Amino acid sequence: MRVELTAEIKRVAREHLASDGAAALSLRAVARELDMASSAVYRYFSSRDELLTALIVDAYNSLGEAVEAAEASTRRKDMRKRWGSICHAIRDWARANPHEYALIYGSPVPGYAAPPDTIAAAIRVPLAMTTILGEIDAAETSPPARPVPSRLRADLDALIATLGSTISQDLMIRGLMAWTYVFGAISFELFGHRHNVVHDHETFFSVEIDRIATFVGVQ
Amino acid sequence: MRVELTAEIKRVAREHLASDGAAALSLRAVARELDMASSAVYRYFSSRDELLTALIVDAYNSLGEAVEAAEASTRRKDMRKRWGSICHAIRDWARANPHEYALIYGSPVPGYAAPPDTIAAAIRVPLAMTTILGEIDAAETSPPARPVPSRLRADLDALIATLGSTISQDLMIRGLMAWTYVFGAISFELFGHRHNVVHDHETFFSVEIDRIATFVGVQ
DNA sequence: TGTACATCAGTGAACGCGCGTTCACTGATGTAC
DNA sequence: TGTACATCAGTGAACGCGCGTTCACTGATGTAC
Repeated sequence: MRVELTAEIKRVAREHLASDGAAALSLRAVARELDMASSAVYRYFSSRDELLTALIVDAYNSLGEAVEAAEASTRRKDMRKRWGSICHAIRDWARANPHEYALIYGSPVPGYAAPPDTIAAAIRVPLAMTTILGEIDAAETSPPARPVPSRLRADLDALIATLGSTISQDLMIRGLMAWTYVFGAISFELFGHRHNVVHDHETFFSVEIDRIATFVGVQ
Repeated sequence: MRVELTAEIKRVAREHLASDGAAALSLRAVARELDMASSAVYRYFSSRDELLTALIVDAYNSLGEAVEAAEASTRRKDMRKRWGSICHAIRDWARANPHEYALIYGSPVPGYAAPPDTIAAAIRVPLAMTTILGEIDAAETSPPARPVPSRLRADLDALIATLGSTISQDLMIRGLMAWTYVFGAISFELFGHRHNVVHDHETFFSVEIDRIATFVGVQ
């Protein structure tokens, strides 16, 4: 029942997140909604930051699961479809959970520092993307590599190793850029920078990720 | 002196923004620092939101000025340099004013809705970028156009008109994507998503915008 | 089967804090005659 | 030149609110003998 109430607290906290944003998330409000004393919450989370961290880890995992599920249910051979399914899964999740998206990809919550526990959860999307890059690299369908500054080589090698991949440094750069692009586009849409500029966000997103797929070298 | 004190309030508010973030910006704290009663601030801004709006407009204008100045002092004929100067100016400004950047390009402040006054200021960076696109389009150095879904055509035409340009719809898409990319990359850097992934952010950014320049068709 | 005890989830009051906004006011300055 | 008045920037107290966290406590439950 301890597990159950912990989940219940997180559920209500997520609701508050969704209506007021992370900065306004308050232990007292959550406790009030659960009809318990605010002090009782401290039996489950020793501080507001600990609750916030739990929500962040949950958000990364929820996004990661959505992406992995979408990618897994797409035909293996169709690289472009697999790439698209990942990108659309990210966007769909973000639109369904805008405040959780803002929590992990928006401006950092002031005074809050994410502990390293979040890394394993945060890496799931990049991992899914890298898997596809590995396959296109093996198929040697990539566009010609462009020079990589020597000052970046060590970081790129470390990153490739962390992701358990064997892709080239050049492709790793393109992968990082694709990752950057997808979240940049979703942030622009969700944070209002395309308001009154683009109306059919769905179609525009499809065009974007299609062009980025070509840019990366996904056939 | 009214103008002076208004500027003084904004200056102190900006400092508070820089240390605590937008959500924590408080009229009382600003008044305290200026050694005046909190109620006195209401002679200058009729609410906290009005102060926030002033800061947002100032931030957009400050960024816009920085970008325009950088672009203007680059050799006219060197398109790639001009493109680079715009992108680097954005990043330099963002790194120098991280909380102002987060204010305008981070997650929206909960409960705050930006009034339309901000549009003229917000459009300065896109305008600078579009000018360059117009010149490469006129020079016909663009890569071959790719099909544009008909559902996007009206929006693209409206946008091209708003920006006072005559570029093709295809190039407008690439321009929107470049704009998206640059802010996506800077947000990732500033919001910590490249922490421990890339260390030499400057070099990585140069590589990114160089590849995006090619993607857009800047020679 | 019955008693003594330990555990621990949850309580409720309190501490000390900060916030946005309102309102009747003071008192210096400038203006009109 | 001097008086009466209007203006209005700034005051300070108050309202009503919410917050995170602590702490001594209650009282139900489960366990050991």
